[in-house]
Amino acid sequence: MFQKLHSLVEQFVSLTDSEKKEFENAFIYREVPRNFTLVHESEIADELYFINSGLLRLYYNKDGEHITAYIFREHLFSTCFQSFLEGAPGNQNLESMEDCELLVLKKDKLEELYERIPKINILVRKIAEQRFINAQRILSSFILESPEQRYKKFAQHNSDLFLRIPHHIIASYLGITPVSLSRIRKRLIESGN
Amino acid sequence: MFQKLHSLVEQFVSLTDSEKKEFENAFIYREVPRNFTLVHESEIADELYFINSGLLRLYYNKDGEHITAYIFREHLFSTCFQSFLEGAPGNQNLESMEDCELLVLKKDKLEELYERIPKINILVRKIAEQRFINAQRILSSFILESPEQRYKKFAQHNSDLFLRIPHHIIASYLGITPVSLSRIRKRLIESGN
DNA sequence: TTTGGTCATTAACTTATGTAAAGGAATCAA
DNA sequence: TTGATTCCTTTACATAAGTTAATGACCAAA
Repeated sequence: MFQKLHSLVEQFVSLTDSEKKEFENAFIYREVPRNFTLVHESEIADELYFINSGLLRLYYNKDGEHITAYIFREHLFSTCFQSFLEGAPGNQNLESMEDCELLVLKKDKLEELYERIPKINILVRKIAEQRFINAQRILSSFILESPEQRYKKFAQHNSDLFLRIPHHIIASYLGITPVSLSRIRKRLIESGN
Repeated sequence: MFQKLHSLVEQFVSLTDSEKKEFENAFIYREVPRNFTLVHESEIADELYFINSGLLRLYYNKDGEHITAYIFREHLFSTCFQSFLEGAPGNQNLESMEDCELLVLKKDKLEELYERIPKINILVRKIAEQRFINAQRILSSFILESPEQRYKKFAQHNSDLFLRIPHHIIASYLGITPVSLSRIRKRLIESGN
């Protein structure tokens, strides 16, 4: 149950057995079905999700259209970070794209953990730094690369997702329309990938 | 000298007088002229800069073209974060756009501070969280808005920069060419802003 | 003053993407 | 089987942005 969570934590800080126990106890196990909304943009995100299995996506609502900001895979922490960190409603929604097994950490429990195990500050600092670097990577791909280049890279690193989720979600994640994604795919196939 | 730095820190953690002293002593004062390269992409960024005065810009090098990733204003911490945090060369360069007064914190001094004043972990965690949220905001503007919309917002919040730095730098920050920036400006002026 | 460089603007042309609409494949339930 | 729904693809058209190149303004160095 907590195995993958612990191996993530171990990359950053080492906890004693009793600290591990306390850390575990701060989480709640929760299963959610496919297409379940975990956070709506009108709400304050007060939970952090560690994904044991399944896929989540973060999306913006633009005139009724759901535009994917990020796709969270297994063994990652996920939430609407802006809302969670600022304690105010943001403009992001969080939804499951598959049946999911989650480990849920309430924000007040996290605050307790900061008090009781100060090392958790280091853990969260390092996770925040990692997320920041990740956000910069994605941003730089929007700045430096064409939609076609972004598609190619995405396809290289996430070929499994083409089978797991609808293509129009991938299209919006790449910053293009489904029509354009279809054209890019056709173009690449005709030129022999 | 340290006034603005302390008021930034105070937003996140409170330090005792002796801690403040120790914190100050970790920094080195440095002046750099306009167009000075602080970090080159081939190097590891091992310094963190608090900007007392002046402007810095972070840019990518794309086939010899300098594409602006971010413009750092006075009273912000700045560096090539990816390189600084990962301890490896990245793909970002950091350069001054005006004469600058900087407070420089070497990475090993920061590591020392983590040891000697554990609260600094909280400080850096919160700064990293803030930077992360900021990166997400910029990313969402690339995802959700057209170049013209991005220009409008930028002009609203940064009208002073049009006088302080060349327009082609602003253009690259907005993800467009100088030609396109010029067209957008003309379009907006002709339609009565 | 002259020269050279940087920079913003403008024009002409090309092209990739967006929009709107339609068709077809796959899935699922009645 | 039928009908509804979702989703991917394709077509036709419009358009904003890229590319290239030319011009003129400004400024600093010789």
